Amino acid sequence: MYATEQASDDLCPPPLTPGAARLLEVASGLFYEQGIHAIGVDTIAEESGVTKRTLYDRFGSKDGLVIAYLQARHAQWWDRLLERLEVADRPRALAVFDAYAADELSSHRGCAFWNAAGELPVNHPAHRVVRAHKHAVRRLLGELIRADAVTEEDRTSVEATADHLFLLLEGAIVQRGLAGDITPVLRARAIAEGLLT
Amino acid sequence: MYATEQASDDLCPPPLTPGAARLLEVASGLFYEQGIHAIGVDTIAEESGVTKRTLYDRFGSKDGLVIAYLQARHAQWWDRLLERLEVADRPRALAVFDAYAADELSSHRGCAFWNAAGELPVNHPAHRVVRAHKHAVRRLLGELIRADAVTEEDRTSVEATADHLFLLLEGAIVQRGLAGDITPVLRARAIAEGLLT
DNA sequence: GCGTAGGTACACTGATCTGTGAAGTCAACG
DNA sequence: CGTTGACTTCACAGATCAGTGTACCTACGC
Repeated sequence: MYATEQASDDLCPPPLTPGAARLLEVASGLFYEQGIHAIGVDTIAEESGVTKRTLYDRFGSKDGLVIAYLQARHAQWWDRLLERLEVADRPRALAVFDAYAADELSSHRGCAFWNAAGELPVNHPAHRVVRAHKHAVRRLLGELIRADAVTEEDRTSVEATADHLFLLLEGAIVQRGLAGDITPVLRARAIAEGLLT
Repeated sequence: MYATEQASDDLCPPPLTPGAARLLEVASGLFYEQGIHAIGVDTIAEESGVTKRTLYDRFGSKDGLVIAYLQARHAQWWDRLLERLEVADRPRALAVFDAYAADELSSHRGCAFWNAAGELPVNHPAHRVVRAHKHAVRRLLGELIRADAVTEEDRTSVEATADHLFLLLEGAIVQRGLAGDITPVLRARAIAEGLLT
């Protein structure tokens, strides 16, 4: 089947203690909402009802927490996407667009992965997670298109179609962040639907 | 003609004194390369060979400098784009893709506007500049497609085509940042070419 | 000659940043 | 009973953050 198993360690979060779980949840909200550099470790610890010492004992550094934040974001998103695909009509590639359209949480501040990549230096380990996440989405798109292809012609153009849909999807995601609503995603979905039928 | 005149004050930089010009140039490089929050005003002033006092006398605040940075980026980019369009083959919408492909400077750290929007709070004035910039590009695409349309059918689907190309373009721009090279832009251009002929 | 604009020099504020050290609490487990 | 793991308390380090106050310099236009 398609990529249910994780592509690499870059996307696998470690198991968490209760305090660590709270830290991660709070940090995820604050990082996404305000930006990573804009939030200090003191704030995260305080809002979590946990001491800064615990933060450093669990995650080693702020960077460690950032990595965990992105990994968790991917895992959560990926799980919901796979659930959706289980019950999706063909062509299932459209369900990926639907998933982004249904993700109300991310509509007002855009894509957590793009935001992180944009504000962190290129050699920051978080970049690996972002790359792995985007690669997983692109790969899934290709696999879905291939599996749901009906005509022989469809089967020969799988990769080109996947590239096209992926560009549309990514364009829609960033525009959604600026527009503040999901209309770009719906527009991209409509175009994608036209391409697949 | 198309939008040679600026859409609004959001994109118009003020005239600059020599010191201010140096500050802006240095700040632009550092903001883009490292991120806005990651760079302090002390660093900017020092690298510019200018005192911090001058920075605050000219730009009022760090936020003021950030605004000027994005406005300057837009102005510079827009000028080069218009130059390119003067000598471009039809359909000229493809020249917009070419402009992004030729912009080597932005290939390793993505789009300055997306990066800024991603790390700044939603109510930050810089968001207005980003929105105005993206809106200008989308509008230009529409005007070029309309002006270069050949068949009657083309003319009826101008806005839909412009939306499609804009999504492809934006998708390509963000992917270029992560990939570190311009192949996503070339791919988007090829797809766009197919759509326009 | 006088004002003004652009700039220098530099000390200084008060807040905030990431990260550490040392000692102590508490519950679960063997 | 003893150990281990999760967590607390709290002080503290050393740097960096944006931004200000004061005084002085210089070149140019009127």
